[in-house]
Amino acid sequence: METKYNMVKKAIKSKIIDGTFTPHQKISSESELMKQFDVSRHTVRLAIGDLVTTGWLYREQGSGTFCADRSALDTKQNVSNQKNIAIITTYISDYIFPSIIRGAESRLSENGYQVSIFSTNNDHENEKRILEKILSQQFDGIIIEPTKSAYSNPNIGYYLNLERQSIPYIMINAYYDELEPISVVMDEEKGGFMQAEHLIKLGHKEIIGCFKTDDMQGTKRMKGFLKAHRHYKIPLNPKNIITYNTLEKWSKPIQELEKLLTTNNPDKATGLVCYNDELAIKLLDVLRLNNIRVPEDLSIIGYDDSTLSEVSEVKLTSIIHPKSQMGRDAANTIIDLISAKISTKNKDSSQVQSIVYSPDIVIRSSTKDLNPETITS
Amino acid sequence: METKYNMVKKAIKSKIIDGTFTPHQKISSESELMKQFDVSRHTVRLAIGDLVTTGWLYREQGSGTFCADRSALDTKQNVSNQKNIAIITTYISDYIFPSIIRGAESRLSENGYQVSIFSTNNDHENEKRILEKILSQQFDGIIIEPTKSAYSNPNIGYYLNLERQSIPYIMINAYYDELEPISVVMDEEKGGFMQAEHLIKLGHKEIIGCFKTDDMQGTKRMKGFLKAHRHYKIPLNPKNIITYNTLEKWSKPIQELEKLLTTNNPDKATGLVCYNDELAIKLLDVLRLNNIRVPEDLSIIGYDDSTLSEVSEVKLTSIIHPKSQMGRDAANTIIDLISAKISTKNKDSSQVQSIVYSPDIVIRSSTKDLNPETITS
DNA sequence: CAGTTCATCTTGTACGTACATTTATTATAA
DNA sequence: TTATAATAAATGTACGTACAAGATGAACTG
Repeated sequence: METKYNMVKKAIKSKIIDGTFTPHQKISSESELMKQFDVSRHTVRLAIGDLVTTGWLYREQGSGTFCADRSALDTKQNVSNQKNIAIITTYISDYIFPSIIRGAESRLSENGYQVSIFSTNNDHENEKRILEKILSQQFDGIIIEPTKSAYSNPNIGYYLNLERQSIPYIMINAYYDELEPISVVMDEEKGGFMQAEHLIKLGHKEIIGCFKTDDMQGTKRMKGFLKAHRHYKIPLNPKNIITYNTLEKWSKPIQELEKLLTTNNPDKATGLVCYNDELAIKLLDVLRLNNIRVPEDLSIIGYDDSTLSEVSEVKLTSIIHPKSQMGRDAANTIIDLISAKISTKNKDSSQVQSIVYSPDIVIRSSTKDLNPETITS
Repeated sequence: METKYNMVKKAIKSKIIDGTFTPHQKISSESELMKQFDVSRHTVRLAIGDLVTTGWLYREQGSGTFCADRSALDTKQNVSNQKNIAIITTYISDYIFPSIIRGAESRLSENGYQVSIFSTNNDHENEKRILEKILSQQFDGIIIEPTKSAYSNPNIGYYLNLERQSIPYIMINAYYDELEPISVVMDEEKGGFMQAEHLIKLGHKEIIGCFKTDDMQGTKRMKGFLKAHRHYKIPLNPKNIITYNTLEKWSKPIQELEKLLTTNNPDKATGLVCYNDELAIKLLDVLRLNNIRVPEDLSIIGYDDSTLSEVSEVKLTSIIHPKSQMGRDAANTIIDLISAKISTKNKDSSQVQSIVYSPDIVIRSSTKDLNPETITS
């Protein structure tokens, strides 16, 4: 124990124990210590290195070496030194969710996080079960895609508990309005507006809108749909709005659309705005069976710009959804939140902000220009 | 992470994890490591020092540096009573993989397991990185979808180390032949046979086969394709076989098919067997652009019975893939293996066996009967 | 006054040297 | 053959240098 670096070590350690150095206080720099103890920098670094690995000090490049807060260390949890993130999603396999998950997973694993995935199957009971499980373990952060975001959430208590335990979480695709969480979402209302606007500008007057209304996306897209009609002063026939929920997604929209299109009324619709591409593709089938040509007889516009929009014989005009970019941004945001939490001196984590994507439209061949003066390509 | 001492650290750690260094075995001396990595002793000591403090190595002055025995350390860790399963897949978001993952996730979470997901993006380097991560933690079992299963695997050492540490693992969709692991797979050869057989029985004589050959599925499906031709004594034109790998999947098959179909040869193909639905849908596009009608001019058959097979205007005849059932069965199998391991008295875990699904065909409207005597529906 | 640049201080990485201490092997002597 | 001593080899301590990279505050600029 009579080595030089051990003497330095013991000297610093005593000053911590007797309270000369208080937690988060900066200790002398390496060059100062060199002079104080008349040793080389190598020896100082050896001593400090040992004290860092045993949890007495921590170093910050550029700033200095600081006394650690050993009371916080007593939580003793993070033995494994393993960084964990949970992703809670409604569905794992359906539609665009895999792309979102993939984007998040790639970015998180790049940053050394391990990703655990849970799916609620859009059921609040499952969501509750998952949140209980997550709260009983130690996760560093959580990315949540809300379940039935249009309805009020019965599991608010669990989310508040996350905040109490200061576990960072963010919401993607939608959010529970009551919580006002940090979120990564699209401007869905504008997206819905753009869907309708596109058809209106092409000269369509009678437009059917078909929206899922048990999540936030659907209700906001519908809101945008209505707004566009008001904005362009197009009267909107209430009959032209079809709403459905998750359970009805393979039945009600199809039936309602067939009803609308087979009755012989004078002002038959020429446009169809769909909640998403999945629905649009399904309705394309219905139209084909009813000998309605797209886009000659009916223009149809989807949402999400999913892979589905390019597999059919009629390529869908659609609203672009960031998908994997959204996943990556969600990952970045949660990583920022976690590091903001760790750097305790900077309590101001309000730097981390929500992201809202402005939608964009991709025009393919499913929408037809009705304006006589315009030259269609 | 690209610092020299980190590279040395990772290299040594890899050799511990993949079993090159066994517990209490002496590793290379510092001077040897200096030569091996062409770095200074200081750097070597930095790397080794880190590995010592994190418990991977221990040093004995005068004798050398030795691999630590982590098994003693592992036992005390499992206090958390948390059951963990890792799923390693090639892709998270593409095609049928989400369905498989979902099936496995639902069954595993029902049984109280937490699921961590890793994706290799079909790259052996990533697979290595993931296996290292998994081996340095404690997982109760692993479900693996092999990366480039048609090629020999450079990470065999890691899999053998899994066995040495008696961590149960199974493979789905394909398997590394060298390992002869417990697996949950389709009878891909029979599937390929049935694809060709279906067209042959419909009277097709000239059939193009298009197969991906960097995974086991593709090579076996092609084998079945050839077998069917031999069995039904249909001569097979070598020109009619198109092979490609993952990187070429959006280019080569399209070009080769166009070449085959645009040249005016007397025995033009009337049938097209596709590696999977994803390819079939893509090729449907190519055919449409070349004014080739399906199934009137060309019958086409896919594989996997994915959602894609029903979205296009021509509904695809396809081979049924169990997808989420495969995921569920994989989950059940790994659960069985874990409980068989726990019940130590019954060392005979040979009760748990591989599952092979016999393929089935679903006939839709993309294949046409050429037999004059048969009445087509 | 706000924003930017730059010098300076801090820790991080990497190279070199020298000698000390401990252990294992080999050679030597009883 | 056995005990001892010399030797070699391994890690441990300690010195030095140089430059990289991050953080900070002062000087500068628009």
